[in-house]
Amino acid sequence: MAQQDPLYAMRHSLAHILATAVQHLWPHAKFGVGPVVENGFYYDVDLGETKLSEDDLAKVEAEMHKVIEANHPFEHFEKPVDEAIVWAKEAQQPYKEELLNDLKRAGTTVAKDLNAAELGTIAEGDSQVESVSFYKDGDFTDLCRGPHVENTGKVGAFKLLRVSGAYWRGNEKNAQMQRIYGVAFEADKELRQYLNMLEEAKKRDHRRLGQELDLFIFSDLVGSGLPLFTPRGTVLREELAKFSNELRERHGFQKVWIPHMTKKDLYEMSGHWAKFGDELFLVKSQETSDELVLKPMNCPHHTRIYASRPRSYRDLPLRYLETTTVYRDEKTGELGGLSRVRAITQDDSHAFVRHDQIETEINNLLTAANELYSTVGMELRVRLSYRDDSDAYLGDAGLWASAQDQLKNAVIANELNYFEQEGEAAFYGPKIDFMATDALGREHQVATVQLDFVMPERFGLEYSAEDDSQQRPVMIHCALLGSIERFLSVYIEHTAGRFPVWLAPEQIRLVTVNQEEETVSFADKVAAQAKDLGLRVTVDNSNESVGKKIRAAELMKVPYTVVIGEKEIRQDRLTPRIRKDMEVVAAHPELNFEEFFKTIANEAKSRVSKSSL
RNA sequence: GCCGAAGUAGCUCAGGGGUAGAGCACCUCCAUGGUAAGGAGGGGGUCACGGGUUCAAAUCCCGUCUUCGGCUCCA
Repeated sequence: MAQQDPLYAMRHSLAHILATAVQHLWPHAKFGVGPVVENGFYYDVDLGETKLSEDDLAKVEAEMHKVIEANHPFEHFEKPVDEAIVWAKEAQQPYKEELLNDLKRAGTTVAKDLNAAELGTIAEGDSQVESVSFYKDGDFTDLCRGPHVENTGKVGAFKLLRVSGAYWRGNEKNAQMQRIYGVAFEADKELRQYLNMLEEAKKRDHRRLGQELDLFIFSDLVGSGLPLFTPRGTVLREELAKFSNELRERHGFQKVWIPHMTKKDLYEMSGHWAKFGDELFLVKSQETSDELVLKPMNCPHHTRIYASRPRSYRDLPLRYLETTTVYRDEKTGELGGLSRVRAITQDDSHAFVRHDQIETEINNLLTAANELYSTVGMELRVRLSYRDDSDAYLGDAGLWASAQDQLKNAVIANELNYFEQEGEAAFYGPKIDFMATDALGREHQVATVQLDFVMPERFGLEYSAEDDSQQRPVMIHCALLGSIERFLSVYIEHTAGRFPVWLAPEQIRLVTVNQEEETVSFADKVAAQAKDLGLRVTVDNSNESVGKKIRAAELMKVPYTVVIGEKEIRQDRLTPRIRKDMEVVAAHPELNFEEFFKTIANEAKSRVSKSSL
């Protein structure tokens, strides 16, 4: 949000008022930073032994309201940096003192390297920082860039939402402070709308829908971050993977298969061991002295298939495709639902290409990604993820620059909406990362295309060129869904579990009006017809009222429900009940079962999201 | 891994030092039904796990596991 925005000043002022309230309640509080964030603000505080819980938020809010009612003016003034340091010492604010000292030492060059949170206290300017900015409301003075509103009464509607831990300056080696989060809007109405939106988001939470729609489970006995997929959830996984594969098979990708464990030597050679060694699962043989690891990625295995025989320039591109699970020992606190798991299924592919083939190959993959995301109805934009000048990257700097250029050219040629970011590359090469926007406007990282000159080098991959010289291929890594688990977490929330026909675990439910033999056998007979067309159909002939069975189908978000009773049996005519969210493009007044099933089968085959009934 | 919160029936949750509750789901029976809940009855829980305090622990304390909100990290 721009600093000129009136909401910005308001939220910034609220952060200040929050600090004021904390100071009133805990006079020895030490303050970190208190920036404006999306929809609100937070302040990091160090209260020594005192640990805040969510119950304390009401108390803090009440104190904030006192400050607001007092309607103090915000007095703005500046001090030279040295004087500000003296102020921080006297006020016993060590965190502010540290920031000021850093600022004095290196000016804004360093200030810009600090994350956005720190910038909240620093005046923008040229490299020489002369003075810093302060605001005072009544009895509390804070180092702060501002801007603020005129007085504490003019801050609109806010609510403190949560309190959590946060490391000082985002570094886990530093002290952990307590972060108090609030949201703020100009008026009550907007605040209420926002809180309602949060409620909506909660209803769409993929963990909740995963339970309600019977898609996946976790078991304490299996372990954290290790989801188990039910029959319904497995349909989703397989249909998605099938689509992702088809999109690449049409560009010459071939499926391969690799085992899920390997000697660690493979990763010592690839460089992954040095970088991610402590996140690998170790597997010890009880028969031999073998010490294996579960694969955390697939590229090194795939290079072994490439290297298994001499390759000619005529063989390239060589394209391997595999939807397979990798295992990463994520820190426990980072796991959550399907968004972050320890068994991660990637729709992974690796193309081994000559330099002159890079552009075409990347174009094909960008086309595939576009088709996939337009089919699932999500807006895409891409991030060009470049290296920065840290030593976290392998390989020749010249190769990096050329790779980064080629990615950018391909993205521009495909007219993709893009932005560039340094420091987001993989250690072996730059990436095109796809960000998809979901129905609630949230952006998620999904697909990725990565150019890699390093892995072929490390594994000594070669091919014989026309002039019989040995040349090095380039590897292009690609995952269109990213990880199936992560994609599902995003997609379930995007659709609120209302899957299009091609993905719906249960496409048609036949509900019998009664349990008479004639009704049930008719339902079974037409269900068999539907199954012959490859449709996923179930029959609900349970001993319940029709209303109740309709309700059950509705709750499971089944796209088509058909009630079967005397009318249907006698006339071979039906009136399907179409899930409410589905847009109907053609009205069929009278349908028989065969027409109905064929229409649905076509819908599924063409992966359309509308109902063609 | 760190800070904070939590774990009671398949699910959603109430209770809380003195032998465990509701709704839904499940099972049985009655009702044979027409597009979002028909009726009656019944089964089901070592109150996450382990240890401690106590005459007595689901309840209090400690540890472990798991989950949630964040931080950090993300090939």
